[in-house]
Amino acid sequence: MTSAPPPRPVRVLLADDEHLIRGALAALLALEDDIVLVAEAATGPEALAMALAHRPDVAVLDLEMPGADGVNVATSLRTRLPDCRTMIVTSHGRPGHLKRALAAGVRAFVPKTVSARRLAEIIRTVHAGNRYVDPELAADAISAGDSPLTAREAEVLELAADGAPVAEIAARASLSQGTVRNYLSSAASKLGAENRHAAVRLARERGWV
Amino acid sequence: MTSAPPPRPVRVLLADDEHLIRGALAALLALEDDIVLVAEAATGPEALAMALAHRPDVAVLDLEMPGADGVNVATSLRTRLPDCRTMIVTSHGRPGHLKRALAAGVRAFVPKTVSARRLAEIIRTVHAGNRYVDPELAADAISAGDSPLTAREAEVLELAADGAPVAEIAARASLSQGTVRNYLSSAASKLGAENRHAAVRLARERGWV
DNA sequence: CACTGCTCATGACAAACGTCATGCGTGGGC
DNA sequence: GCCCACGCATGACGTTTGTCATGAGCAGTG
Repeated sequence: MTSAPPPRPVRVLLADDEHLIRGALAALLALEDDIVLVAEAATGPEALAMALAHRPDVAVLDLEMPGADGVNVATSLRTRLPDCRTMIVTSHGRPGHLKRALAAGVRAFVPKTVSARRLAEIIRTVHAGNRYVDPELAADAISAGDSPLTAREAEVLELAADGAPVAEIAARASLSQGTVRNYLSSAASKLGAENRHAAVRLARERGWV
Repeated sequence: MTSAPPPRPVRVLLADDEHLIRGALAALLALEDDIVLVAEAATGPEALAMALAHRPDVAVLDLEMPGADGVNVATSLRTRLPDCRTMIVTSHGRPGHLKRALAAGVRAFVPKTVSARRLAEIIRTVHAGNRYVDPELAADAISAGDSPLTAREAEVLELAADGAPVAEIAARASLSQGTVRNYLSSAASKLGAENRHAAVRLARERGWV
């Protein structure tokens, strides 16, 4: 760190929908002389477009953004810009999100509770080709385990998320009402929930929907 | 603004549970030479304690914090430290929260989508004794209107939030099951929801619970 | 090939839920 | 003092649910 400065700085894209935070982060990262911010974005699609235009080394993506969330952007970048390393920062560290992110080829998953200095270090780590996962989130993810839900159970549960009656869920999923009730029932019992609404809540907490 | 600099800088307390954002904001505010950060906090109770210890002119409080949310802290400060002006910053601008905040004597309500420069201006505005409310949030709050729910309807709805069955809600509220169902029914019809679960969702969106 | 697990469906039954009518008490407004 | 809005309750009704048994088609695995 105190030895010879790197010949070429890390080119970074920063995507976050909150100007206040994005601006503040940009200012802090600008203090690091081996990191240069080449683009900023406030939405998922914008992040993708900016990345394609500016070809950063590392894309720092907020998890929750309008348009497309960080993991979706990372997935697109993986094919459209394979040399670009992606990392996710987030306020809400749900275990399931971590899994989803890693599956999408994300190299780092960081909660917003870290310091800016630490974030800069992680950017360097990622740029060097390594991975980083917040230890606490990793522990949560391991203890939460995999989703016990089958694909259809998860799908039906998601459609039930806004409190819609079974008839509507059935129509939207093109299933019979009886089938929908069966899936909801098995999903709820797998999650140890009293009813589908509590099941939705639990699945959400664990990032399984 | 471009005239003589103020003789004494604004003493500011900054409370946010995300280190990354708090640190970044602190750095940005430090650039403003008429603003000095006298304390930082990561939780509601900590914010209160720090405020009492350092007596800032303005307390900048995040709405969502562990322990006690920004509005609760503001309420406490109003009585414990009346000279301290409070302002709320938040990611999620629900109309109801704005109402609640203003009722608690908060002088400004700002979404995190503003720029740091703007935030600094608002801090000065608040310090000067004026108020500031984000125009867009204000419009939302006005169009959303007041909660049509009675106290008990809101209370029962809140207990129903986690998907608990009527029997459990009745037990927790010390009401009969029939009464609970009546309240839930009237609340749902007032909100135009199909059932209590959708009603909970709607009420949450509008900040009425 | 047999076996297992997922998908999708049907029918039936009990429990939970939404709705309505009705009633009583209490406190504020005119 | 009367009336109305609200809080609280009960009982009854039909509908929506959760649950279970059962079965058929279809993938993947040993």
